[in-house]
Amino acid sequence: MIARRKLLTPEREQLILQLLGDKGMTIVGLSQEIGVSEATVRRDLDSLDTQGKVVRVHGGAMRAAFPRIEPGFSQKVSLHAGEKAAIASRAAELVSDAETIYLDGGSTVFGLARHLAGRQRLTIVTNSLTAAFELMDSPHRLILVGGECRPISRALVGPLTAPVIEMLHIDKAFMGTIGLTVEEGASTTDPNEAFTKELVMKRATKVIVLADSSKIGVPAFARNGTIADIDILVTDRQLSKRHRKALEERGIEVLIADDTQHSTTGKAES
Amino acid sequence: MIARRKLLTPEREQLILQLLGDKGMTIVGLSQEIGVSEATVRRDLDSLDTQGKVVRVHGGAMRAAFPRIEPGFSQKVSLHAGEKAAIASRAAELVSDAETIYLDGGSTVFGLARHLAGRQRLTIVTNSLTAAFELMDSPHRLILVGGECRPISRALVGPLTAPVIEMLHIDKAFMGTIGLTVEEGASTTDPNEAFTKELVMKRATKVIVLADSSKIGVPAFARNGTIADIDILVTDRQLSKRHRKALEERGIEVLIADDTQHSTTGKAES
DNA sequence: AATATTCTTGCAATTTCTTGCAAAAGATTG
DNA sequence: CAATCTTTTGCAAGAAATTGCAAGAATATT
Repeated sequence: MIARRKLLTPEREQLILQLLGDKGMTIVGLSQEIGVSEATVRRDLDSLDTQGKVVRVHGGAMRAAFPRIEPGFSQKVSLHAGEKAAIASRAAELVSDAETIYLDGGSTVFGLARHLAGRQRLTIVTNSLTAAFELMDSPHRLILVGGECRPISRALVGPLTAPVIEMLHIDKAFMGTIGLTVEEGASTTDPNEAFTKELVMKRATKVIVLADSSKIGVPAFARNGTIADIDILVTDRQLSKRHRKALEERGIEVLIADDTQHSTTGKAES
Repeated sequence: MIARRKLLTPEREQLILQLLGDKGMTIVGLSQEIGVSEATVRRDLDSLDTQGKVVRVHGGAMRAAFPRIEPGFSQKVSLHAGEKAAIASRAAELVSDAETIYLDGGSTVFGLARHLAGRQRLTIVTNSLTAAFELMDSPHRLILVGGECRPISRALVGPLTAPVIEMLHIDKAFMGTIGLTVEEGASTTDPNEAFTKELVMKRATKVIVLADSSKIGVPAFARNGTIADIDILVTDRQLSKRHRKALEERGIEVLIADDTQHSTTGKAES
């Protein structure tokens, strides 16, 4: 048994999440660890299940699927900090004054927001809450697409994003991705997120995908658009020649970010 | 027991905050530590809850359920802790489980976000980036209206907000305002902001306006809706009888927030 | 198909909450 | 200084919520 003092209901639920970690546990196990009856554990798990924080299975529970597959936002920022900063910096060079650009959710694209201070009179459309907070006090015009907030990526996704996106003209869309293959195009973990991504990619004049080389050749669960929707890929120098050749044969312009000047730059924070 | 001499109410509340730390404690535990009856601890916790400093749960209390990431916002809010917190707290009582509510921009309404921890399965629609930031990691379903960000209020306003709002059904809309008169209804400074406010007020089943008494009787530049659009007004006890009577004659239910904890303190913070 | 878990449901025991009230402490007034 | 009023605190009874238990139903395992 772990807890010595009596726990309040929210504390117990928090403890359950900690005990679960990224694996699963049985009702009996949780009951013994926490020191309450199995009935109470069941009630707590049901509550956590309706909150979407765990998945209830016969005999126990496990952490919800998405958080496992997709690392949390703050983790992701620091994962390949060097490459990402370099990619964001290189992508920023593609932005001209007075353009309308779209910033997708995702940590790589987020880095781009930091590099827009030098530009003027931009109209920035985004579905990323994190980017919105960064740009909130900038001199640029900031427009958010509406929609449901997906907590893990802190992005607005789903059908509700459609009306705003369809009402706007976007010059350049900067997209993040979980996976990118020549056969399937870009893909991500969440279907709702894929829906919004695809919508933007269909409507933007130029689609620019930002992805470090670890994403290339790896498919994820939900496809968004096809490889033909992508105009430019900005990635790092680790990209294999084979992948580069295949992408360029499909008409994609591949830009390699030079990370030498960014490799030791201060760590990124959310 | 910690305290040897008798403590004044504010001292006791301070001690409770110290004892809580970042964990939770039971009423019984606090009662024994401080050396006062459980009834007194309950009263103190209720007071701290309306101030937004702790979250009350069955059996005890714990520090704010939603992890506050940036101290900047919360400080700004706690600056106006007096009437606004009491109004927000009173308004929170109007929210039931599983409802769809709308949170307008503005600091008074923002305080409401803090008090939604006890509710379950809410769908929260908002145009406030600040509120979105606060609610991002909450268990509730969060939906943002799209649109252009108005930097001063950090709210999404203008015509682009229309499609999302028109697509949703809202049970209760909690609106802030700059001015409110019986003749002109609610009004604000920015026409774009007024546009979005009016849209929400026309569509919500119940419109609840949160405004401290200094706003009542004062008109602002841009009207949004009429007095007939408002169902409930939540304000503080400073509201003059004359205004109250006039409002109630128009069919508005007037709720007075009870901010008892400020009656003894000499200086009032704005 | 038989057996063993686990789940659901209803209920009882316990704890906690609310409310009203009275005593104690503090402030105010004549 | 005494008398009165206000505020705070503690107590208690009924209401409400939480927790644990147990029996029958549902599901998994052998």
